[in-house]
Amino acid sequence: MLDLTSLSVPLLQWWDEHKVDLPWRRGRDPYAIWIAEVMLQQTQISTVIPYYERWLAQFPTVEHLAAASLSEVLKQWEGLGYYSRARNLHAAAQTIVATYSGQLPQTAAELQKLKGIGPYTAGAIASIAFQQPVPIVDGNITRVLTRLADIPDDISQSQTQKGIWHLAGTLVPLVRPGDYNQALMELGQKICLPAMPRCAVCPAAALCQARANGTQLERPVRPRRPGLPHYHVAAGVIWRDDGRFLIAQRPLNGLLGGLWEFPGGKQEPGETLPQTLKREISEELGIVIKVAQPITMIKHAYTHFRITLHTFHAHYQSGQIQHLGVADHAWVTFADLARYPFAVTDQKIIAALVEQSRPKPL
DNA sequence: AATTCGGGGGA
DNA sequence: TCCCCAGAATT
Repeated sequence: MLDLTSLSVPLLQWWDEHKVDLPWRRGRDPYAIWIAEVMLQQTQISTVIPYYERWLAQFPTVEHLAAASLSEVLKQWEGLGYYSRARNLHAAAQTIVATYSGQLPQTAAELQKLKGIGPYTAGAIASIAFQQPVPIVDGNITRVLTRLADIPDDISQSQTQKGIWHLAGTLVPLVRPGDYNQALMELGQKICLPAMPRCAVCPAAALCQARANGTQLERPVRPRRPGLPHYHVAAGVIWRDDGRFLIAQRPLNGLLGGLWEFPGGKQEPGETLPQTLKREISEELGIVIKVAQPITMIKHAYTHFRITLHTFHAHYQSGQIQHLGVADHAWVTFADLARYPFAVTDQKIIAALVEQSRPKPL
C-alpha cells in the first residue's frame, strides 16, 4: 500500500518558498477568511480579488454585513455568479450576530450548520482560521489526490468522493493544518495542472503513483457532459409615456434569484420573438404591451444551457401590474439603475441602450 | 444520486 | 468549443 504520510513535509517546504501573496492571507480575521472561502467556491482567484477588496471595504465586520439590506449585498456580488452564495452569507451573518455573539464557531461541525457553509468551507475556515486539523477537498485537491494515489474511479460518484475525503483526512498534519491545506490546493493550481502537470518541479513527484504509472493525464476520471440546450429569449425595455421604463426583480430563489432584469422569457415553438415578449410580459406582470424595434442580441452560456437574448423596445399599453412571476418591479430612469443589482446579460443591455442614446458622430 | 445554481479564463 | 474553477442546496 502506498505511503503518503510524509507528504506534508516536502509540501510545506515547497509552499513556504513559493506561496503567493493573496489579500485573504494577510490577516487572521475569521470573518475575512469566511468571505474569501465563499467567494472562491467554483470561482477563480483572479476573479475574486477585486470583489473581496470591495466587500471588506463595504462590510468590514460580520455586524456590518448583518445590518445591510439584501439589495446592498447583491449589488456587491453583482457579476460574480451563484447568487445564493450572497443571500446565504447575508443570512448566516445575521445568525452569527444573533446566536453566536458575532463570533464564528471554531469547529467544522458547528460551522457547517450555517447557511452556505458545506464540508469544504467548514474545513477551510476551521483549519485556516482556527488551526483545527481537519481535511478539505476542492477541485484542486481532488486532482492532486487522485493522481498521488492513482485513483481510477469516477469522481462524480459519491462513493469515490467519500474515499477522497477519507484519504485527505489521513494526510492532514497536526502542525500547520491550515497551511498544509492551502499548500495542497496551491500545488494543484500551480504544479499539478489539469492538462499539463509540471511533474519535473513537483515536490510530491516521488510519492506520485500516477506519475509512476504514466496516468497523470487520465486523472481524475470524470463523466462526459452532454451537449447544452440552446434557448432564444426575448426581453423588453418597456417605456411609459413619462419617459420611465420598467425593470423587474426575479424571484428570490432559482436562477439569478433576487437580481433585476428587463422582463421577458423563453421563446416557444412556433412563436415570433415579439409574440414571445408580449406573452411573457402578460404572464409575469399582467400588462399588455406593444413591441417596437429591436435593440441588441446577446449570446450567453450558463452552466447547463446557452441562450441568445433578443432585446426590444416596447410601450406600455394597458393593465395593472401584478407580481405573477416576479418578486418586484420599478419604473426607472437611467440614473436609477446604479442602485439595482443586474445579471451580466442585462448589464450588456444597459450598455447597448446607453450607446444607442448617445448622439452619433457624422 | 442527480440536478441546479454564473461567469470568466485558458487551451 | 470545451474544460475548469478554494462547492452548496435541493430534489
